[in-house]
Amino acid sequence: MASLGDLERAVMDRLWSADGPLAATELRDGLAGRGLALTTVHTVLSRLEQKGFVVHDEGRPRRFRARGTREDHAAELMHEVLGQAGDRQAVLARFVGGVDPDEARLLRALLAAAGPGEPTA
Amino acid sequence: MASLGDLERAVMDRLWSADGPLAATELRDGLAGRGLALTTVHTVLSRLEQKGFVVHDEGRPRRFRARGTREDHAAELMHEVLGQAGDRQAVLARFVGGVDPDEARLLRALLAAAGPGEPTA
DNA sequence: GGTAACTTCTACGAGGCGTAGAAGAGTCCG
DNA sequence: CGGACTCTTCTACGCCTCGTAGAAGTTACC
Repeated sequence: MASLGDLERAVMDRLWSADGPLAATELRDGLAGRGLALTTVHTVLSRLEQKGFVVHDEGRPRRFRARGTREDHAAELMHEVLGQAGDRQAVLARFVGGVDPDEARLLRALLAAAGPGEPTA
Repeated sequence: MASLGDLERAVMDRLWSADGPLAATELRDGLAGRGLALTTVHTVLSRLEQKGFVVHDEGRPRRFRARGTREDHAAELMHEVLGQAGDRQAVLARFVGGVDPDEARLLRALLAAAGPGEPTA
């Protein structure tokens, strides 16, 4: 999966947090502090579109939105890491060994809800 | 965390799979098909050492080994992704939603062994 | 219709990574 | 011990990605 640079990530964070599509000018203003030129924002948005992270409408001005949620993206990355890693079971073992207790509880609940494997059989 | 390029990853794969430390020449031979110069292997190993993935002994010839296991690395990456992702619970939910049944079973077993949260209370 | 905003095109510099030559250091056999 | 061979270190270069933005073209609005 394509990875994101710092500015690309910052833009995605804005888009992921936004209620609806955003215009380039809104993104630039949200990224204030960086004093970015509007064209810079556009370049980054183009690249994010090429990478499949962003789509835009046909209105004027263009409005941009993320194609997936931040959480989908993170979960997808986790699956990608897991998939590339030889011994998936060993990775999962180490992974769950490192989650904090609250998250372990959550995971148990999620897995129970998702469908118990062999309850008694 | 520092990320790995293609050749860097190939070298790490060799080191992770190896039974013991490997000399640069052994790595080059294992990476045959690429026809790499020995110096290329050395350069990559130096970079991997800078990134903390590899250490070498003081013998002649130098012998290199990975500092952690492949599984540790993968699990660490997964935690890193999870940590950067706003709503951790939502990410975990999507993550477990995508694991295959066998792995779901494994996860349940791992979590049960790790310590049930509130068994009856 | 002119001006202001927006979009697209093109470009450049920094840094990471694959690649390897040149030169220096160590080893080993005769 | 000395020459030949191997290994290590230093240095460098080209490509690609990403941050950055100017210039030129297009659209909108009064």
